[in-house]
Amino acid sequence: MVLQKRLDYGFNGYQVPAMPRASRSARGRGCVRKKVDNNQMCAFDLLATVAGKLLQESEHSPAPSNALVVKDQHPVAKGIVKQEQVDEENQLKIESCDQGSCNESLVASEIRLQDLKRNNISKELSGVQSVGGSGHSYITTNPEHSEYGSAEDLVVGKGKSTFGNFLNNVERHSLGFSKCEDNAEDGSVRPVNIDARKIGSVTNGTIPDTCSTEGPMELGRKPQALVSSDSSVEVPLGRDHVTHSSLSGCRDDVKVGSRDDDENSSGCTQPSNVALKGFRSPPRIGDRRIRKLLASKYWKMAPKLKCGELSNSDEETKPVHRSRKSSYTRQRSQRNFPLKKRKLFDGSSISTSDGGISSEGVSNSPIKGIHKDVMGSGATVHEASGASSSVAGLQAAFQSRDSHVKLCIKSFCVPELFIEIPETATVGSLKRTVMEAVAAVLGDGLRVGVLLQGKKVRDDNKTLLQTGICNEDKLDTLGFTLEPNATDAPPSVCSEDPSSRLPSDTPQSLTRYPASTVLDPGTPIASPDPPVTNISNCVESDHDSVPSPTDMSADKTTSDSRALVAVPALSVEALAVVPFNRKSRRSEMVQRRIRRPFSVSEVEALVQAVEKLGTGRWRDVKLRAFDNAKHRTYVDLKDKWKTLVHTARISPQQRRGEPVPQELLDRVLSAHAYWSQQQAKQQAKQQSETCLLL
DNA sequence: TTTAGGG
DNA sequence: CCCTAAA
Repeated sequence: MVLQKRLDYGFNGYQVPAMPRASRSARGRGCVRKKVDNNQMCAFDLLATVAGKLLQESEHSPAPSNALVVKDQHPVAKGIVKQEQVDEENQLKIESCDQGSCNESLVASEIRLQDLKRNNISKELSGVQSVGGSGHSYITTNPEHSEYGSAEDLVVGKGKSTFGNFLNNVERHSLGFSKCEDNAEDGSVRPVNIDARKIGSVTNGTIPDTCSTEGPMELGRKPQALVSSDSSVEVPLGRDHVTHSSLSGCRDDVKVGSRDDDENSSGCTQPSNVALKGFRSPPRIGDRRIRKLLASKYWKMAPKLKCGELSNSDEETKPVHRSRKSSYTRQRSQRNFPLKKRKLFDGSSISTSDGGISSEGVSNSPIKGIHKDVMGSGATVHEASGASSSVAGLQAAFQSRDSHVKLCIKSFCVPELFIEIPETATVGSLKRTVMEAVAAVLGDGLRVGVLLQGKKVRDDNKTLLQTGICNEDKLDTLGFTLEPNATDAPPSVCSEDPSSRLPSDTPQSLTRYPASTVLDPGTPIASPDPPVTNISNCVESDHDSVPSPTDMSADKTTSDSRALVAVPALSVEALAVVPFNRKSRRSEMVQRRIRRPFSVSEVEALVQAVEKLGTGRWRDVKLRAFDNAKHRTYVDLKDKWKTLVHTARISPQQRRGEPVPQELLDRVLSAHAYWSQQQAKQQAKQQSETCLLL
């Protein structure tokens, strides 16, 4: 192990909307640069860094004006439904792309919009996608139809066409790549006709409730990775071939939107299809509300940033040593201000009943591509393959950089989203709805997974060296995934060893975000919230959060074990049901802070501090043991202690989450008892004093 | 701002 | 984790 070597992670070009200029901090700029000591960098740190960055970004990205590229990653099928609006500023692209790694499960994206005249789209919009098969099926409009672009146009995004009626003007091409590598070079596709009827799902222009899974799921051929012509990617494809995908394990056996009642384990039993209400358009007979299953595992925000522009100033991410004014102030500064602030904007409550958007996230959202800047030479490689994002061309760079690695995550794909919206809704409202859904997913806790050679790197404590992430050979196959933070999952779901259930490596879990986010179609979405925190802070906070009690010499855990954002290894396939804004329109956008379960080392630090300080001095505890953990407030610590005490009292079987060593729990109990006693004594003393005075 | 507790 | 009364 080479000590003191530093790895340099520069994640650039996340394809999430850039922060509003005005509110961008100088250090933000959409780039995160992280320097950590090589010997300290563990996989987990990497995860935390990535996650932190992402969440940070998402917080700052409510900007509705940002173009959205919705991508559907279908395991075996690739359907393209794309809409390009005249309005550039509000351009919304919905397309699907392949995931190239899932074996089963058909994820369908279906869209149907009508009455779009208000938005200058006179054509009825009706798209369907969902085709299984060994390859990737493109559903395109008829090229001959003047209104519609060619398949390629749709794929590549050249066409200006709006949706046609796919039922009547549709050509379906199954891109049966025999090998993804075959097409990686030029991104060309080989269309293969397939039976349109197999696509099913849409009948008479309406989408059945089960449409999302009614694709030819029986098609079982293994999907191949696909180099998609990603129009939204500005980086040219590199020469590299696509590493054959398969996010190993991303076996999508989740039946998205399925009605199967026995699919409990997968957690996606009942798609939340809460109807949106409150739209102005008069209800129609039969309510032809249509569910748009933007079953996109890959939602991609239009890139605002270009990769390769690495921030050079390390100071930007340098841990700022704040003055010791008040911990509260500091804590406040790292809270989700923007979220709170939104209250001001959505005051105009809309008659949304319950829920409006429901989205389900599939656990695996491989990053759309990893972009690697080799030694600043600008040599970049982008791979649009939905599967494992390989990073190539870095050997030389890697070594010459002396263990510095620059990774540019081209884009993160947002987990699956389900949206239901009346067909009479305007495109504008659709956009907002989508935006809300995306924001909900991003804001409600995602975690990042690391894939190496198609395999998930589960051990967060391993160093990059140990995992081979530093290995130039393996670096080609480094990838990241976004997964719903499953910590909210019901215990029954995530309590056991998930690996025993899932043959594959990649977990399959859904997160549902029911949200009542219907905004008045005419009302602009909440204004972009000026981000308060900055990225580097966020990242740093993740790192700082390692409790550093003054005397933690007894910390048995190695420095690597300090997990900041706990990634419960067993919650992989859990279904996380995160109620998103159930309350009222008023507080719609007020998101909770992301869950950050206490790691054992944090608990250790907390226990130690409380043992010394007692249970009534949380501010001191915070200062003492968590001064650097900006995301831990004294309230958090107090709450944690409360739960620790509770945990210690219940039987081990009842406990959940990362197990806390019994030794620690014992200390919790004794400390709690001791300080309770002290408190009682104090009170008794005071009482007697007052009595005497009286 | 902190503490203390309920949700 | 959130919210908030009370100190």
